[in-house]
Amino acid sequence: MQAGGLARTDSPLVSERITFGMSRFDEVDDQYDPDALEQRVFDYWDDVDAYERTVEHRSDGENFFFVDGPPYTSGSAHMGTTWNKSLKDVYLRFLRMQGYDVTDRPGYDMHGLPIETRVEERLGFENKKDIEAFGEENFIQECKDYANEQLEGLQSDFQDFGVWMDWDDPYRTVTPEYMEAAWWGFAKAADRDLVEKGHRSISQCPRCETAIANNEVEYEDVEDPSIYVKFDLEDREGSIVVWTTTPWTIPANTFTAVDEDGDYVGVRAEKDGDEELLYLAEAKHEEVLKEGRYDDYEVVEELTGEDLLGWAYEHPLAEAVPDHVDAAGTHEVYAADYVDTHGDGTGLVHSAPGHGEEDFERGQELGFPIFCPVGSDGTYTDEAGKYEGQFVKEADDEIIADLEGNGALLASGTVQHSYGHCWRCDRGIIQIVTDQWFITITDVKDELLDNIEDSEWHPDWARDNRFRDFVEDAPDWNVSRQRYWGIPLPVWTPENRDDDEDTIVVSTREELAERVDQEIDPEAVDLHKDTVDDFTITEDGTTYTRVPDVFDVWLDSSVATWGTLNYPEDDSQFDELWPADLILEAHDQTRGWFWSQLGMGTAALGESPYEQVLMHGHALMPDGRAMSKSKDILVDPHEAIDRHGRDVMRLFLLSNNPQGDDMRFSWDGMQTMENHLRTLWNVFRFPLPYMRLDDFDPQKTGLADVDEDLELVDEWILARLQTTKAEMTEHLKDFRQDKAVDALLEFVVEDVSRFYVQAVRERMWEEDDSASKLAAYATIYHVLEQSVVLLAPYAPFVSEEIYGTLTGDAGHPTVHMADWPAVEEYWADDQLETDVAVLRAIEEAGANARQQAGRKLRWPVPRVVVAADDQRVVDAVARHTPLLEDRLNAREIELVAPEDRWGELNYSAEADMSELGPAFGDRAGQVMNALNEARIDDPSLEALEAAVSDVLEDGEEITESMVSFVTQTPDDIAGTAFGLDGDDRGVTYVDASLTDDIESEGYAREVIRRVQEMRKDLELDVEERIALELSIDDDRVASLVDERLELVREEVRADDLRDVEDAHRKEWDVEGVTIEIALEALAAAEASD
RNA sequence: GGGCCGAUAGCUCAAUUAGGUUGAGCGCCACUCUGAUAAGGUGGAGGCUCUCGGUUCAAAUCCGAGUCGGCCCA
Repeated sequence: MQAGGLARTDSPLVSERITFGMSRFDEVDDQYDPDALEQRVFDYWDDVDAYERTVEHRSDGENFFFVDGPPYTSGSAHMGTTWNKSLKDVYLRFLRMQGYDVTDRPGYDMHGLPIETRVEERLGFENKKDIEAFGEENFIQECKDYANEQLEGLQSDFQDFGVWMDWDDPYRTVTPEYMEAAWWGFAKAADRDLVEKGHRSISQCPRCETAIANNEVEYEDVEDPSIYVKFDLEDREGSIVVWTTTPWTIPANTFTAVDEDGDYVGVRAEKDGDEELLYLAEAKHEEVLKEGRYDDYEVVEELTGEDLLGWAYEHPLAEAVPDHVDAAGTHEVYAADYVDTHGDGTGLVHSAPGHGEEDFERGQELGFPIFCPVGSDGTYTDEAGKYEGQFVKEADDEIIADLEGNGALLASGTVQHSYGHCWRCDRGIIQIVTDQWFITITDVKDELLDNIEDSEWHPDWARDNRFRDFVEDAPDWNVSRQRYWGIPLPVWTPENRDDDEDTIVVSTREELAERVDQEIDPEAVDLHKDTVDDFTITEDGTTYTRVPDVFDVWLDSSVATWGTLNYPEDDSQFDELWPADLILEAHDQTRGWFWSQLGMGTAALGESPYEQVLMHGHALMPDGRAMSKSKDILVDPHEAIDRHGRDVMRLFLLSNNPQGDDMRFSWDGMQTMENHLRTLWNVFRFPLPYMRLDDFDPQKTGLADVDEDLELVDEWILARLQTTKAEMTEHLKDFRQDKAVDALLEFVVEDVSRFYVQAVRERMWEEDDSASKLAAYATIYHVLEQSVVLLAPYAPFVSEEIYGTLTGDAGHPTVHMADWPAVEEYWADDQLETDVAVLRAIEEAGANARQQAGRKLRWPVPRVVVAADDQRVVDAVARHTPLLEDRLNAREIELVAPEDRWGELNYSAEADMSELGPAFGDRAGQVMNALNEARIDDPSLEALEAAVSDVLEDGEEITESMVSFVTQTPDDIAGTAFGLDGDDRGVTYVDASLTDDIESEGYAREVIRRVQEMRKDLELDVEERIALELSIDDDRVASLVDERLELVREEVRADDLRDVEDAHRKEWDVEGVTIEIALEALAAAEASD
C-alpha cells in the first residue's frame, strides 16, 4: 500500500508545496536546527491549513470519540500538562493516520474556588463581605475575565508544543451550553431520586465560607494544642480522661466514646499531695500520667470498655456555654468503632456530633441533637455563650484557661500533626455540620462498581486495585458550594421551606424560560448566579425561589463527555458517539475526573461515560522530587524547547512509559533524543545531492521497478522496515508509544544509519547511471519516507520537513494526512534479517578481536577466521565473503565449519546453570566454577570431566546439555565470540601478524589519511587536484610507502609529486616515524603562475 | 495511620509473566575511523539488583517484615 497519495499530482491542493519552498530534493540545512525548522513548519502549516485539511481528509472515516480532560485555567502549562497533551497528540495523530474521524475538541475548566481566590487576591479582598460590597455581578465578571485570560496562555502553550486539537472551538465550562449540560446531568440524577438536601458534617473553609469536598482538602504538618481533659463522673468517684487537638470543639461535646472490647484501668494518682481517680486506656495510662506530671500513681481497677458504658459525666464548660446539649442520655459513655485504645489519645474520645464526621454519624445513631455553635465563617454563634463572636482557633487559649480554672485540665502542650487545609487559600479547615445538597451515589454503589467493569484501563491494576477501592469507600457527593463563580444549582424550593421536598429541578434553558415568572430568551440567557438568582417560579399558587448555592467545580468537568458535544442543546452527535472511546489523564485523576465522570455518568445515565482509560504518571524533577510551582521546583517546558526544540521535548516525553509510572525529567535524555534526530537528519540529507544530480524521480523509479536489481542489503533494510512497522503498530495499540518509538529509533539509528548507509555509500558515488545505484536510491527513498511517516505523530515538525523535501508536490500537503504504513508482506523476510544479524555480529566480533590484537582497521590483516557453530553462519559468510573482507580489512576470510575444529585452539567450558542446578544441588555453584576455569586441548566431555574430577563425586558425570565449549586463542591471534539474542553462534579470529606487504599498505594508508585531513584543512573540493610533497624520516618506511605510491596518488588526487613551496605543510608522527607532508591545490598554483 | 506503585551500573530503564552465572541506551575514560563529520566504530571502568529474614539445589524474580520516593486516602 502506498503511504503517500502519489496519484494526487493533479490536485490543486497539493501543488502548494512548491509555493512554500518544499519542492522535491531542495537544499536542506547542513545542521539539524530545530528552532529554525520548527518556525518554518509552523508557517507552512498555517499557509496550507495543514490541520484543517488533515481533519477534512478523515471526515468520512469511522468515528473515534476522544474526550479531553479540561485543564484548570490557572497558571501556564507545566511539564505534567505538557506530557499529558503530548500523549494525547501522539494517539490522536496515530488514530487519524489509521483512518479514524477523531473528535479532538480541547476543553478548559474555568469555574471554581481557585479562580475566585485569585481574583480576590487581585482585588485585595479578604472575605465574602468584600465580595458582597463589590457586587456579585461585578465579581462574576472579574472571574470570567480572569479565566479567559488564563485560557489564552494555555491555548498558546499547547499550540506551541505542536499539539493538534480543535483550538478554534474549545469547550469552556462557562458557556451557557456547557452549563446547561451540567444542569441536564444533575436533573437526570434528580429524576432517579439521587439528589437530596442533607444535614452533614462537612469540611468548611472559614475564609472562603464554603463547604469543600474531602478531595479538596490538603494535609500539611502544623503545630496544634494537645490537651488532656478530665470529665468528672456523676454518681461515682473520679474522672474519665480524653485527649483532643481541637479545644474549640469542647463546647459542643455531647458524649464520650470507648472501644467496647478495649482494656481500661482506673488509676489512683497523686500530685502535690492531692489524690485523683482517673479512668483511661490501659495501654496509654503510663504515657498520659507522665504528661500530667503526677508524682506517683497506682492502678486500682482493671475494666473493659463495656464496663464503662453508660457512665455519666459533667460537661466541663457547662457554665461558660449555658446552651450546651442537655438531652436525655447525653454526656455519657458510649461505644464507637472509631476508638483505638492503642492509638493517639487516651482510649476515650471526646465526641461532638456538631463537628466531626464520625461523631456526627454516631450521634445520629444515638438520636442526639446536633449542636454546632459555629458559623460558616468559623466564629462562635450566640449558642457558644461566653465565646460568642470569637474565631474558633483563637478561642483555644481561653478555653484551655477555663478548663484549667475548672480543674478539668490534666495536661496541656502542643503537637506536630498533619491537619487539613483549604486547597486554594491554605486556611485550616474546620469540621462543622451544615445543610448541603448531595448526589447520593451511595444509593447506586453496586451500579458504580458494575460500571467500572465496562471500562478498560491501562494499566489494568489502576482500575482493579486503586480505583475500585476508591469507589467502594466513596461517600455521597456534596455538590453544593456557598460561593459565586460556578454553575448555579438548578434547584428551586418553595419560598417558605428549606428542605428538599417539592423541589423543582430545571434541566435546560428552554425549560427555564418556560417555567420562570420572568420573561427571558433561552438563546441569550446567561446561567450564572447573578442572573438566575432573580428568577422565580410560580406553580399551583406556590412561589419557588432558587437555592443560592453553586456546584462543586468537579461537577462541571464530570459532564465533559456530553458537554464536549454541546448536548443536550445539540443532539446531533450524542447517540452516535457517546460514551467516550478514550480518556487519558494522570493518576491523580483517579480521585478526580475518572471518579467524577463515573459518578455523574452513573447517576445521570446509569452508564460509565468512557470505555478506555490511559492513566499516566506525574512529571518529576531529575532527582525524583515532585515538581512544585509554588516552591519553584520545576523544569519549565519553555526552557526545554529553547534548549532542544519541540520535537526533541516531545520525543523525550513520549519515550517514557505512559502506564501509571512517574517520569523523571532528564536533560541527558533530551540530549540523547536530539542526537537521534540529528542522526535522522544526516541520513536524510546524505542521498539528496546524488539524487538531485541524477534527477532521480521516485515516481518513475519505485521499488517495483528496481526489484530485479536490489542487492541483499536493500532487501534486508526493507525487511527490517516491515518488522519495525509491525512492532510499532502493536505497541501503539497497546498504549505503549514508548516501546513503539524505541523500535523506530533503533531502526533509524542502528539499521539505517550505522549499517545501511555505510553499506550503500559507494553505490551512490558511482558517476555513471547504474542499476545498482537506482536500486539503492529507490530503497533509501522508500525507507526514509516511511520512517518519517512513522515518526510524524511523535516529532511532527522534523517529519513534516523531511517528508516535504522527499515527496515535493507528489505527496500529501502534510505528512499528517498520510496513512499509517502497513506491513508489506512482499518485503518481509525474517530469514534475511537473521542472516544479516549474523554477519553484523561477526563483523562486530572481528572489530573487537582486531582491537585486542592491537591492529588498527587501517592496517590490513592477513586473515580472519570465522569458526561457525551452525550451517546458517556458514551460509551467511560464504555468500558475503567480500563484504566481510572489506569491512574487516582482511586479505582473506577463512571459514571453519561447525563439524570441524581449528587446530590451534584450546578449549574451556561454559556451564548451564539450569542443567547443573537439578543435577548437583547445592554443589552446582562449585561445579560451575570448576567448569569455567578448566582448560583442555580437545573439546570433549571426557577431557572436561578429567579436568574437573576434583569436584565430581563417584558416579557423577558431565553431560552435553550442561556445558558449551569455549575456545581459548593462542598469542598471535585474537578471537571474540559472536552470537544472536544471547545464543553463541561462533567465533571470529583475527590473525594480526605482519608482512612487508601489509606494512606497505598500512603506512600508505596512514599517509593517505593525513593528506586527506590536510585537504580538508584547506577546504578543497572533493574533485580538486593537488601537488604533493612527502618526506619520510625512515628509509625502510619510505621504501614501504614507495611501493604503494600509486595508491596514494590516486586516493588523494595528487597529479604531481614534487616539492611545493608556499604550501600547507605539516609534520606528523606515525607509529614513531616522522613524516612531513606538504601540498597545494593545482588550480591555485596554475593561477599564480 | 491505611491503600496502590516504584527502588537493578553515575543517569534512564530492561530482565519479574514461567526462579537458572544481571543486560541495553546515555554519560565517563582510552583507543579508532573519516567523501553523513558539532557524526560513526571498538574497548574499559562502573552492580553485596534498597535492607533484613524466609522458601529453594538455586531468588533481581516467590513469600514476610522494614527503609526511602511518588500518588491517593484519613
